[in-house]
Amino acid sequence: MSGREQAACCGRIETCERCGVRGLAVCRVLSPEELRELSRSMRTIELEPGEPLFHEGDPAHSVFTLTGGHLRLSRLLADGRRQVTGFLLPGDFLGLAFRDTYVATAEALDAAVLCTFPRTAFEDFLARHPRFEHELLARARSELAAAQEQMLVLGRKTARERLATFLVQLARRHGTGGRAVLHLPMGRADIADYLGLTVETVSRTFSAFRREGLVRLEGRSTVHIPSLPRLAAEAALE
Amino acid sequence: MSGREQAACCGRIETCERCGVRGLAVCRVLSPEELRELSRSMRTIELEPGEPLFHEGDPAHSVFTLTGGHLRLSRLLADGRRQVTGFLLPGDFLGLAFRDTYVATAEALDAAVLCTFPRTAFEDFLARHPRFEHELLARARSELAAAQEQMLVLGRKTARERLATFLVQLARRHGTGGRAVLHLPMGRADIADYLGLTVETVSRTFSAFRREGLVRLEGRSTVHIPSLPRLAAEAALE
DNA sequence: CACGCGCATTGACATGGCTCAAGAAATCCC
DNA sequence: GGGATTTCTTGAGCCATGTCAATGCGCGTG
Repeated sequence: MSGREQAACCGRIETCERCGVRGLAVCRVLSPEELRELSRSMRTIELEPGEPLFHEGDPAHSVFTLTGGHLRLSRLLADGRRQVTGFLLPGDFLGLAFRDTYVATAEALDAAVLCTFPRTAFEDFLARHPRFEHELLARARSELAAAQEQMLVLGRKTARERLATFLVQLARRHGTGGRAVLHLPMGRADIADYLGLTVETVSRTFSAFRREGLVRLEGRSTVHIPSLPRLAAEAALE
Repeated sequence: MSGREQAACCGRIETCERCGVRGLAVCRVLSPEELRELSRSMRTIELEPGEPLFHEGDPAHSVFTLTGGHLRLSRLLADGRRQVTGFLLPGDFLGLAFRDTYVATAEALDAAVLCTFPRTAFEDFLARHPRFEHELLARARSELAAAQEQMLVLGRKTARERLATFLVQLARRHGTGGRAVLHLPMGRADIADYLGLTVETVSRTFSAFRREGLVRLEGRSTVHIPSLPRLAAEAALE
């Protein structure tokens, strides 16, 4: 594991209580005392853009909560083909989908900040706080449902439908209304590897959406969606 | 919900204790007393081949353990495109990947037998038995890892690699050694919809494998695999 | 045991998305 | 702020897999 580690010395508890993702992250179900107990084993990590947090196959010694920035999860085949299995936003928990070793590689898309917990301490805490385990199970359920959704995207949707689905999902995750302005922290290659397409197809499809007025592109990574319903109609959302 | 329900009257507890999947299913972590408590709200259902257990979008009132036969989970797009998100074998638990409504349709592939629990009673039991919740979380983790694996298959593998991966996975799930004889409870269309292919491509790929001696087909649904490692080499398993 | 139906296989052709290649536009960095 | 670098876009041609259509075969049924 890499990244600039920081012992969360004196300011530890204040860090959690003032935490920007306090209402989003798994720890939202904890009381102040429980939070204090859990945070005793917590450290903070900062990653630079592109920096890996861990690699597929590494022994899974830690679990994480992303408090700032964005992460990319991916799996690699021997010949270099890559599948991005997910993007993490602030508040997301990282530590459900692995066994003894990490099953995917996690890398920072931009400057990212994480809380990290030794797995042993975390599981120990889990065993003593069933309500916390319940919260994790709820997240796992939600991720499973999302994973099935993604299977539908990858198995049965066209390139247009895949990109439209992706943009609509992102917009919804950001909690925006009928119109939306999205910032994409990931590049075209990441989107392609997430959607099972090539960079060229993603780019062409973006251009097609632009020509049709479904999106307006500003720079590389800002997407205006004038009508979310109209884009959703392209997404074949059942 | 359909299916022939049977109140598990007098023989209820013996049913669980003698259960063929006792060592496989989630209830393996329960003590005899806990088992008795849980089984109080249990009913048994039998399904005929092709019969649905529930449909995508139905309110999720129950959770299940499959004790005999096989199930297919699938999601449908408005125009009829279908993605099979999984096949269930005896011992599998059904009730992790949904929220208030079922996110997939579950149908019997052959004559299937299930234990069914009202969701409220089940969650109530869960709240009082953290060890049981822990077991469910472990299953959820495992399913999440499997779902990511399937994303890699659907997003990045060729038709040959997909079919080879599927057969190797099935063989491993059956716990067979270097050679294997598989019975496929699902048809070619189910396999196609699971792998994001068409029936024709699945059939052609089976035939190619047969010509190359990777498999021997006996009838429609029996597959001999003379060398699992050789088939695994075709599967691009990282 | 033969019939007929549904599922599987095979063939011929079409096409969506991939590959390879060039040029344009951001972004980085000094 | 300008040149280098990386990323993105666009174009042309191709190929793996899809589509459409015909035939074959296993299995349940009478």
